[in-house]
Amino acid sequence: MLRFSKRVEYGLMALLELDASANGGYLPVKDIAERHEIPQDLLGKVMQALTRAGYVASTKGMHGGYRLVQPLERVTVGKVIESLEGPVYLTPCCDDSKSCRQQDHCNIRRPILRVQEHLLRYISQLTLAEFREGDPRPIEMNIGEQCV
Amino acid sequence: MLRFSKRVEYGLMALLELDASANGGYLPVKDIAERHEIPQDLLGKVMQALTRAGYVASTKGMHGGYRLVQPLERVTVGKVIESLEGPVYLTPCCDDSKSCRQQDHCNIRRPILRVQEHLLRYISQLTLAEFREGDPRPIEMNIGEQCV
DNA sequence: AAAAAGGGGACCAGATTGGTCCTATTTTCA
DNA sequence: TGAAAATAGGACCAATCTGGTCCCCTTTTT
Repeated sequence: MLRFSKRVEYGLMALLELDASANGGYLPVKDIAERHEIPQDLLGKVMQALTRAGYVASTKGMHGGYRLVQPLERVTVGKVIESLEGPVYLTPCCDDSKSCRQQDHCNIRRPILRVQEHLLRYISQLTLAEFREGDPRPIEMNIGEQCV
Repeated sequence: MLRFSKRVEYGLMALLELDASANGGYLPVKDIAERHEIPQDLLGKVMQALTRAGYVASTKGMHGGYRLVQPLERVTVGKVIESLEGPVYLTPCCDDSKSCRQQDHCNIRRPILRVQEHLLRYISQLTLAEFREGDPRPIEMNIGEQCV
């Protein structure tokens, strides 16, 4: 599976919404959830994680909510994924701490590691600024003639 | 989650193994499974799918098994994933047939589609030949100065 | 006839995921 | 001062996905 989880989707949506509606004030989860039809409680959890990750800040009480703490230029897709679903790796054995049955006689570990490095580099360079509506940039890297 | 499923892992391992041990003959699932400590029945299913996808061919009976039908140069990681776990998309709404609650007022659909296109292009250009042991190629695309 | 192999359906157990519920705490405001 | 609105976060649940097993069938070789 190469899918985004709902948590990640919701997180990205919320960050973009905060950016778009940012008037210096705080936007409550309720508003974001309603605008984008996201289950409110779930979005709450997501925002908590983004707070812990340092991308947004919150205040409680009336007129409370969340606000962006970093410009989207400094928020990468990779970091968002990481804060919402943990470290990214294509196979468990790519995570140093874990291993698999195949262990040594594995003929795909190294190439998969290399693919993963590519992937990681890509999503860690891709900022949410490039997700803004109307952003002209095509969100892709240069691809040589051959995929080497 | 951006993970490979076990099915995909096993499929890649088997294809590489067939390539490495190819002496024109057929290699039975049992052998591949034992060499790489893969559950035999599960690998059986995987091989069946790869057969239907046209990458390997099989014969039954004694001395039967599987053999590569296409050189690894013509087998891409993208296609292997597709044959083993269906179409690749980052979010359900990227699959035309499906939709999501957010539908219209979704602020991430387009950028995610663009990211997905990039990803698809990458894995559909990446061939298993580049997975061969000792392959010198670094398995990555050229990356410009900025991630555009 | 027996053995070895693939084809494939049925099924199951554990993990993951998406989502809800509830309570506590903080802040604002009437 | 008390109600309302908001975040913080633990507990939990239901549905789905995944990895894996089991069983039976057909084909091929010996």
